[in-house]
Amino acid sequence: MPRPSTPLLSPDRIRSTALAIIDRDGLDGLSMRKLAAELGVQAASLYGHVRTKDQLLNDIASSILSSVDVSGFSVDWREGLLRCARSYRAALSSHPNIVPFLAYGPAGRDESLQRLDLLHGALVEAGWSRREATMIAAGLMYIVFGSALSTFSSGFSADPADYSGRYPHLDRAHLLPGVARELDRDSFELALAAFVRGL
Amino acid sequence: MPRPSTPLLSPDRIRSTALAIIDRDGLDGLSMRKLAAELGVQAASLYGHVRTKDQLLNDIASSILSSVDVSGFSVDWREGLLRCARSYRAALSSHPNIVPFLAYGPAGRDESLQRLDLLHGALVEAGWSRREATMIAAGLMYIVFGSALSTFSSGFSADPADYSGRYPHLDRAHLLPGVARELDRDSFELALAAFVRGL
DNA sequence: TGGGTTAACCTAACACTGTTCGGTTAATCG
DNA sequence: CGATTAACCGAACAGTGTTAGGTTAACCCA
Repeated sequence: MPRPSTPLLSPDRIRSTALAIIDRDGLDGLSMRKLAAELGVQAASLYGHVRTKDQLLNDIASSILSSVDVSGFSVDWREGLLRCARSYRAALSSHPNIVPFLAYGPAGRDESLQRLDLLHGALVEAGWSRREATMIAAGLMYIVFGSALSTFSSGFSADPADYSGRYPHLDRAHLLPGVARELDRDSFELALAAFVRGL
Repeated sequence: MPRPSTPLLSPDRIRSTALAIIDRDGLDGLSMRKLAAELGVQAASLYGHVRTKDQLLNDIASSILSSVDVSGFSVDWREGLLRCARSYRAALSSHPNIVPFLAYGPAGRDESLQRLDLLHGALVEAGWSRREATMIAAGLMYIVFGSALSTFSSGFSADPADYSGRYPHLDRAHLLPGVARELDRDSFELALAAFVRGL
């Protein structure tokens, strides 16, 4: 195929299709050839619109995280922390399969740093020292990312039959997919509340 | 080379060499061929001792996490949580490059579940409901894994020069490698203390 | 001591992966 | 109308995890 009359590709279309594949098939389920096929194109064509796969993933991550809400600090720093953490987690858990990618760091994403800077400034404004502000922001991120990892409760719902008897205290009922999701959210809320209260 | 007089390979030797490569070259720096070369062997030979690369990584992760200390619950549940979290973090941060692998879940590692079961039982023993116990254990893991991800403070020490001016509140001094490590540990301690206190 | 079995390694290959190079054609601009 | 550029393609490269089939040494039993 030569140059088509209307372009088949655009950075946006590539990003959204890639994200759809990640959501459907997992992070490892995304390959440039599969992405290209889904767009009706050959793999090489993608590189006219995207510098590299890693860059593509970074862009996707950035766009997901752009919905994080840091407006709550105008009310109160506690409210700011809560609102920021909740919207952060909401963003991540709406696309859980991309979280492992974020785990690779170093998160040099500009928007992330900008948000972080804002958060940090608000905490200093509220009377915390610079060092304390950094640590509080870090602690908040620990809880957000930790809960998004789903290594925990949603992690082991694979085959509940395996667990019976071998782990006397763990309740098998906790592992049903529906319950696990709710439990994950409640665990996050508990950790968040305990953290903010304990400051 | 035919069958050697004394075997060149053993699961232990494979695991420890693989871990050394991961520590040195990162998670992506480990390939079966490179691992084999480092062991003086061809890649295919590894598969006589290891079922699959994924399994190998799981085994390595298990052995790293086997040093987690869950003995503190005989004293007091708070002490148990603190000791468990600290030893968990110590284990992870001694081999930070394997943490991204753990982010893939689902952590069906037997020892992890056994530890979790013990932790859960101790919390129930202390008077928490089963559901609360699960959530508290999850919250603890959030902080441990979140801090191990190092997406945060140690994450962006790449090029401090880039940050000057663009992020008015973030202190460049926080990004020096030595400071970042200490800051990471202190942030973890702060988050942990706040969490346990807030329960 | 000899023969069969098994264990430990090998070479070669398969189906992938991300990415690049050089070509081909259509749209677009002067 | 002609030159340039943008958008795609085919083919290839080096690398990945993994498997099949072959070769030889060590081991066990008669």
